[in-house]
Amino acid sequence: MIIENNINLDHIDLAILRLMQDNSRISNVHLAKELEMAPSAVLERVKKLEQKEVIVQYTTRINPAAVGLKLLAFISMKASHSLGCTTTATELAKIAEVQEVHIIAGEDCYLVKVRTADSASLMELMRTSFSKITTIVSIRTTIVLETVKEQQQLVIPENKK
Amino acid sequence: MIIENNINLDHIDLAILRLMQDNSRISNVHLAKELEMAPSAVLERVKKLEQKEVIVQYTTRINPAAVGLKLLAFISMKASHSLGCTTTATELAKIAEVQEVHIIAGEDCYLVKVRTADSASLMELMRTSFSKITTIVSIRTTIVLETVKEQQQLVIPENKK
DNA sequence: CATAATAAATGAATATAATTCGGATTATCT
DNA sequence: AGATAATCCGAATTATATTCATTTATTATG
Repeated sequence: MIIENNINLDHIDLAILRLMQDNSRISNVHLAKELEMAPSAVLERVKKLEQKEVIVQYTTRINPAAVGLKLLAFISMKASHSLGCTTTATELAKIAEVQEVHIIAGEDCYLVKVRTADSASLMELMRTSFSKITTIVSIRTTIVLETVKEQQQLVIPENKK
Repeated sequence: MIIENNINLDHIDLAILRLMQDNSRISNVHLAKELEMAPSAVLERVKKLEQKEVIVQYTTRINPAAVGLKLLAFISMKASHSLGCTTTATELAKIAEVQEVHIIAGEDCYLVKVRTADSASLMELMRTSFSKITTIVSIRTTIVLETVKEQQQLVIPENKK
């Protein structure tokens, strides 16, 4: 079951999410101090947020250049039987170098974010992986020259209640 | 100093990064078991990866819908004095709802990823924030209808050595 | 090639933190 | 109001992080 809104999340849950979004390795006792609560109570809330899949993953952001990933590209694609059939998107999603696959409004069908070592490896990826997806009709590749900002931090709103 | 490549990272560092990328809350002892090393040695390596800024951040991925963020958009922008002056990008980067700002090759200048509650709040953001950036000449907004995949997991390569 | 210098790993001791759970408290529903 | 469920607390236990002196391995250099 997918959570559709923040109706179940009170201001304490949102505070936990804000703190953990900024630092997922924050200790439970530190969390508890920030929230002025007992560690056990905070832990229980965190577990519930995990169960409810409000928390999707604890992850480490790594400097891509540090592991040799110097190329970032956005690829717009058109696919045959574009709507209704989600197989194209599903196939794209299977590719590890593909970080994002979005179905978009407008003339193109998909917007895909890809990260590789360099342009040669992007070409390689296109030859080996994209070309196998036969429903792809056309693609337009946009190379990123420089990334000024890149983060997934959500602006977590205050709860009404 | 910015790390440019993985020349300093051996296969153990890369293994640490792979494990921590998948789960940043993995315990140090568990890491050590996986790597068949002493916890103290692993800890030292992790601290170094942090110092070297190979590890940028430990973060929690949150289901955006769970906190009421139901709209994702990509905005292509043209700016005056496009190259050379980075102020437009810097101003865009300051906006919390802006998750990504990329300088791209091609006719447009910037590609911006924005996440808001809904289309009304995107409009609001445009009126209040984007409109203040006077160097923006034109924008083209692409609304995401559905996100099939969204993750920043890097494909961490093997080291040559 | 030897050896000094540097870096990394180990293991044990200590300090912190996570986790559990019975009982108290608070919120919710009718 | 009274019952039910949810949340919270605090102490005990278990597990983990952290430190550091020593050993081992790697690297640089005469």
